[in-house]
Amino acid sequence: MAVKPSIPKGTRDFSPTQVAQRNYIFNTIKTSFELFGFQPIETPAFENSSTLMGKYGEEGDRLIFKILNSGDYLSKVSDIDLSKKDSKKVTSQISEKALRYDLTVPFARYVVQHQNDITFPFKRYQMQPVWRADRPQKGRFREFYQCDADVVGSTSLWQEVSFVQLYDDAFSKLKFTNTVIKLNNRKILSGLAEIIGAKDKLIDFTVALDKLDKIGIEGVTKEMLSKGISEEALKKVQPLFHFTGTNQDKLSELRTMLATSEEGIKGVEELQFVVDALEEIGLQSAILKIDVTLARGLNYYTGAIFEVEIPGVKVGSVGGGGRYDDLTEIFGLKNISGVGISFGLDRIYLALEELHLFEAVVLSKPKALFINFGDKEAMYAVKAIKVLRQNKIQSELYPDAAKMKKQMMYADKRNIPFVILAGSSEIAKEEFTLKNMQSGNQQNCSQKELIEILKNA
RNA sequence: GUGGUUGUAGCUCAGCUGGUUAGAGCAUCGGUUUGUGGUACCGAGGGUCGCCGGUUCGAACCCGGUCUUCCACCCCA
Repeated sequence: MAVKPSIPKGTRDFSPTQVAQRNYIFNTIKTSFELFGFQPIETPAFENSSTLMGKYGEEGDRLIFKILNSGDYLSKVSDIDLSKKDSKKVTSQISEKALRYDLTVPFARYVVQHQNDITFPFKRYQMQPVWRADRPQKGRFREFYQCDADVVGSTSLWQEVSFVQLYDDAFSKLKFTNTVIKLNNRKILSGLAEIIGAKDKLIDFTVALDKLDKIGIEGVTKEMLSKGISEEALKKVQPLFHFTGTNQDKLSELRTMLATSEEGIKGVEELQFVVDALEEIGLQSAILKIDVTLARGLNYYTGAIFEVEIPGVKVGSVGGGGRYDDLTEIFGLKNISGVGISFGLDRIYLALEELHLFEAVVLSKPKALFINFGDKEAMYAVKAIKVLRQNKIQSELYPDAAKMKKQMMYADKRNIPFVILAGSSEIAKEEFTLKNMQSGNQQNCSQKELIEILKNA
């Protein structure tokens, strides 16, 4: 009995139309990347486990797909670990490779490994699939594409400015009209944690704060209290819960709030620089919005934090990024600051679909189908097809001398605009019968006329 | 990882409180029409009702497990 065909949870097949639509997004982002001076690289689908493990926190480690060693992999495992069912220990003994979880860590590895061949600042972009052993839900898959652009080897805040422009450029090209680019700075979050005396609880603090628009003030307060942040401390950051006004209003309020925190003030200044610059330069269609609740999950951000949302579409963020000062340090290269952004191709797809923003994507398909009346007639057709193709007209012969009805139906189903009939009577007169499938009209014409008509159709 | 939800023909779904050979539309294939498609008519093929086990005289339907779907949490693009 045939096995019912299926694909693993959280993965997808893509139809010709979907691939065309995805390529449209892909190419648009790529165009923006290159316009801003980024160059492509590619890295392997899987890395050594040691490269990936421990870079995304405990939660991340759990979500990394591990690849089983080949051969008799169990023979090397110690009996004690096996009998204890110590998954963590056993895993490290039976798996030495893992599928990449994102593109940033492999990129950091790449930079360190190829540091002698790289000219800094190094601007690269990368568009490849990543894998996470997550439970799928809306806008979340186990295999999905990330489109990353990063600069390493430059601490200039002009990079941050440029990335916001890049986001604006790409999302504008994709015809989104109200993209919100959220901006924050890790130093501000650190500063806030500092002034409430919870510096050691920075992660808990930011994770809870990040949920403000989702669970509300009450929920955030509750979560912070449960994490051991005092009520008194929370009072100091109350203004955060009612943060409104312009970006400049927010900046001045933050400046007051963080007056006693050196790091916090540094963060405000960085943010101020970026906001001021962008206000002067102007954006095409996106809206820049300071959002102090923006934390992002990744712990390695040290400066700017970005996140992009499409209002009215509930697919989560369609992009994110930030500055990481010490990412390559894990691989032994110090003092290389990096900053980068990522586009979530799959979520952008969902957003475009939901907002009906897909341009009429042109699917590659033949312009004309030759009816097959038998080998003798087919030869006449194939010779004509050769000339048509030389004239860059996509055309093909129906492979079998099947019934007319079937051949016509095939052309109709595939939306092929023209059908060409060339049987014995046409061959005798050295002409073709051209049928327009939309109007149903037919006309006889020479090969030359055929080329002209099809070229202009 | 936690909680809920879903699973019947290739696809979308019916299937009454468990009762003989499980249905429809679309799709496929054939015919009405052996040089003419999109609308018609006739016919055919296709399902051990996600999988395993249990309850029952009897299970697509009830119970348990497992996988899958979708959703929420955790976390994240």
